[in-house]
Amino acid sequence: MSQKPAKPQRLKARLPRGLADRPASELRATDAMLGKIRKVYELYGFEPVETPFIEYTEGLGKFLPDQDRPNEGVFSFQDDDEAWLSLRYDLTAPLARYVAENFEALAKPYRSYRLGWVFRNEKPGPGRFRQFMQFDADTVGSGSPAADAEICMMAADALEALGIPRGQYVIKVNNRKILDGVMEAIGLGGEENAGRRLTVLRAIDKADKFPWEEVTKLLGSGRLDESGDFTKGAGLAENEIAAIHAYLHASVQVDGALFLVRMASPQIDQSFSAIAAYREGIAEIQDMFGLIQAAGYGPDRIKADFSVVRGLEYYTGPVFEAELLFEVKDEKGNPVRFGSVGGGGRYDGLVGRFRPEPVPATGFSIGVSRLAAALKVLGRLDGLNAPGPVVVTVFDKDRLADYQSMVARLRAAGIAAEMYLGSAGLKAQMKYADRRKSPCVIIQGGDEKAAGKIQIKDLIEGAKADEAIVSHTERKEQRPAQIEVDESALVESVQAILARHFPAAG
RNA sequence: GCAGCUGUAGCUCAGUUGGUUAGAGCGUCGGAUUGUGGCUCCGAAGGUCGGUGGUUCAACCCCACUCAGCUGUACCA
Repeated sequence: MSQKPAKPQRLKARLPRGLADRPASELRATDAMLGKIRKVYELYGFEPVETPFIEYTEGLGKFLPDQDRPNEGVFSFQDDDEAWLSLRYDLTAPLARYVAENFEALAKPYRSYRLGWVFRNEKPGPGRFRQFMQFDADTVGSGSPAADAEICMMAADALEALGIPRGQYVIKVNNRKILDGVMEAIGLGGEENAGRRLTVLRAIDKADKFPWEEVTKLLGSGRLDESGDFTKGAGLAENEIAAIHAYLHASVQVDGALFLVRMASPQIDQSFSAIAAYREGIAEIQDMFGLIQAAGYGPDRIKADFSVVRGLEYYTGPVFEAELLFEVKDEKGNPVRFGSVGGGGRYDGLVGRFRPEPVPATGFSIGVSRLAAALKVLGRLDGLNAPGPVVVTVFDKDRLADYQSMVARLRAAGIAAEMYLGSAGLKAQMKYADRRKSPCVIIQGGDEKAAGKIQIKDLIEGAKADEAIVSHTERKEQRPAQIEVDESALVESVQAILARHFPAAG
């Protein structure tokens, strides 16, 4: 009996949850995507800026109230002077810090875009990571509804530039002041109602996710979900719930520059209109849509949606959300809605935290990773099938110099090429080239060398030819898609093959 | 956080009322083919059955605890 040798205790290679490695195909696809978005932002006159991953926690505003500790949702650590530092959880707070710190030097309104990783220490899920990429554009220093309108139009243009057809996405617009007014109208104004107000707003946010009966439960006594978990409700009275219902089912009439909002019941309309914040919010959204419609962006691209609730802590006026409308099936056949792929709004208080004067600002953020997943499903993700390098196989190990010089000739002609650097035989080298998605391989054994020839095998053509071949011997005899040319014709022969398979390139 | 479900090979999954040596497909590696990827055939490697404890003559299977994953829900600045 041979004894099994004790297994060495080996480190387990594993990635912390909520994080993802990104293979070549994904990097290429993301690059292509980002280029398209960047082009749109540049067209609108926005300039790039970059800030670091790390900020002072206090600058992010992420200290827990009454505690000397950062919010758990941010990755934080202490500097050697004990000051708390955090990985940024979005790109807006760092931008606010940047603008405040460089206020005098920047031309205002300051229009900039930026792209980068952000980090959230939260429970990950499908399409939700602890590190993900955002692509933002913001206008700082303008309180004009034109700035808000422009941001929305730019978001719509960006989605279309990525190949999402009109009608398959929509930019939804609401206004915090309208929401605040409605809260006040049902008696939830004031500091003492902050908790219940939050509960009600969250229930409103669920309006596009749950049917109205479920929202009613959340507004009333509470809701028991299918797993048996109970969510406490806001405890609103029936007439208050009716007011929310009327609000969510308000009609919006659009006629040229005219934008009219009417609640389902005249009494409720009247009670809302008695609130100053409500009137202000309605006026702002009317101004915005006047501009949006004048620019030719109809409700098929940008529309009002009163159920949008975002960033309760810092948005002060208009809020936006980009939603994809198409539904797809995942590998298991379950329907998947991508839903929100971006959002934004006006955050007039954020820069002002660092400055004596108030600084209005508005912006929009695209969730790059989630959008990339959606584009993949749509088949609009480029760069997934980029060809690999031409592989020059090593036949005689003592003639590496010959092979290397072929590689150099190909590279000099701008053709991606490499010499096989492993130690395996020709068969394995062919497999390697196959896996690398090489368009073709170069083979030169002793016979060819003596005759001043090389073999070029077109792997793409070969794969096609193989469909008709049944036996190995047949393949071996035919050597499909393989040509023999003079050594001197290496570059032009490879170029011909590439031109055949990738007519656009080169 | 709360609730439900699931943890068996790199991946997807079988595994009988608790009973010898835990299987398959795919993938990987090798061979058939010392000079040619894909098709075919043959072979091999690969497992602390998530972990710990318990019940039992005997546990992948039953029980308790624990960890991880998935789903829903909550939170998401």
